[in-house]
Amino acid sequence: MLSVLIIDDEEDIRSILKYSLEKEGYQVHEASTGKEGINQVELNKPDVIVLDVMMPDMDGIEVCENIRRKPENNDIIICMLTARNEDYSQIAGLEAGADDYVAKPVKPKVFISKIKALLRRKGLVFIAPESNSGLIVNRDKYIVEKDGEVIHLPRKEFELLALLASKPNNVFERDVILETVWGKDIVVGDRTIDVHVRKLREKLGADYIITVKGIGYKFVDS
Amino acid sequence: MLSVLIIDDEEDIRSILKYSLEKEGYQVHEASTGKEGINQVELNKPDVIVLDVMMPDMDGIEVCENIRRKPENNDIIICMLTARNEDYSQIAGLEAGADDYVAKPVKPKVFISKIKALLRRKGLVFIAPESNSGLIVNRDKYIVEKDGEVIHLPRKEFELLALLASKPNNVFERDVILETVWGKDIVVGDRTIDVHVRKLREKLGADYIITVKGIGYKFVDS
DNA sequence: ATCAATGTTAATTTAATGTTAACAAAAACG
DNA sequence: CGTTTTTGTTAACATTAAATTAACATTGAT
Repeated sequence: MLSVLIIDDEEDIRSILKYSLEKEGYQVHEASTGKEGINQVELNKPDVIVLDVMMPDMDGIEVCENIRRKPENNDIIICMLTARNEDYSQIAGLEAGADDYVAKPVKPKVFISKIKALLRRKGLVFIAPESNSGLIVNRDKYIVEKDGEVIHLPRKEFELLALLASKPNNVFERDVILETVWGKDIVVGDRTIDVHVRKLREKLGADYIITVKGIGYKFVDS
Repeated sequence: MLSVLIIDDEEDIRSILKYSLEKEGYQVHEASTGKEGINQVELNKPDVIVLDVMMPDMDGIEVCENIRRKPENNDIIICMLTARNEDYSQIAGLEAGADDYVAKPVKPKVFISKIKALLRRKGLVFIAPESNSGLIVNRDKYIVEKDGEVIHLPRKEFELLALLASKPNNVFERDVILETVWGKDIVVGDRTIDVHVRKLREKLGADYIITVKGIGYKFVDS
């Protein structure tokens, strides 16, 4: 499960964001001060940090720099919360090592889609845990986690799964799969997709990928 | 059956819209204040929300943002009712997460077709014959829902149904059906269409598809 | 009542996908 | 570098689902 750390002095904002994130299946931790946030990162490295720029004890930018100082924290996604129209702090925040920023007041919908976009950019696709049992697709490592168990997948299998899982329950036509996973003008035999699907089923279990005969395949989530 | 929640302080408008929607086979709920509306969404998530921008207790935009704050409400279709020539609120409404807006005074016909268009855009075709419960034809997932029950249809049956349902009450001639579903120069026997119609009737119920002898078939809608 | 159009059924054919193993191509390794 | 291991693709065949047909029954308009 992907974890998010919210560092913000305002409890209301923490609550709203926490609620939104948890609904999406993320594990959320909170910190009300910069210092506490840094400690939390130390104790338990999160995948994503949401960080308020303006806080009483420590500037969010400082916190960001502090976290990034350690190379092992380079892969944490840091999203800054800034006041509207604060161009300076926005730029400063990004230079300090933030991946993106969201202007306050935060619209949860916007916020969530930003987080998801960042995860996508980092190559993480997250599938909600209430589904079949929760899969995490990690593009960087080309690894899939199923109930904490790590499954290593070769590239094509991984790409195929990532595509299908990107829109659960959505049927992907064979052409679309070919074009996305194999490429526009690469021609492969008829049975290639099937073989890869078979291998995925072998590794993940048969119930995840469903055949829709005459159309294509879909990843089920319910 | 698709459900619609109308949030508007004016009872007259609620009644008109409710009447129009129910005639089309939608299940309609009402709320006279923004607060009540939000509660209703909480209790019973609708498929579509019709939301007045101008209300005494809470701005429609606020209500919209509030609803959209929860990610699980992302897929609700929200249609705003705005005063004529209110460009600002129109834009604000869309930014707040509305899918479309209708200017007051509302003409039921325009209104209904807008709702239908929105559903189509979502990849949903909704049909509600008088004596039956509604059907949802979902192209993305390649399934049909009847009372929440999911019905899987093979390709030809699905395409046939989707064609007929795309224009309810419209009679499709057998040639047209053949050309659209089967293809221009594919020749099949006389009974092929009938057999597929029969299978659809078997799965959906007999009353959806009506034979127009000598011409073709139509899908009935009220 | 007649007859062309449509309904029904089950058998049959066709098309799509599943499976396997062998081979080719690429990476990883020493 | 050559060797080993992993990954990707193919081809042949098996299996299954879906589509079609053919034979016969029923319907409804004139």
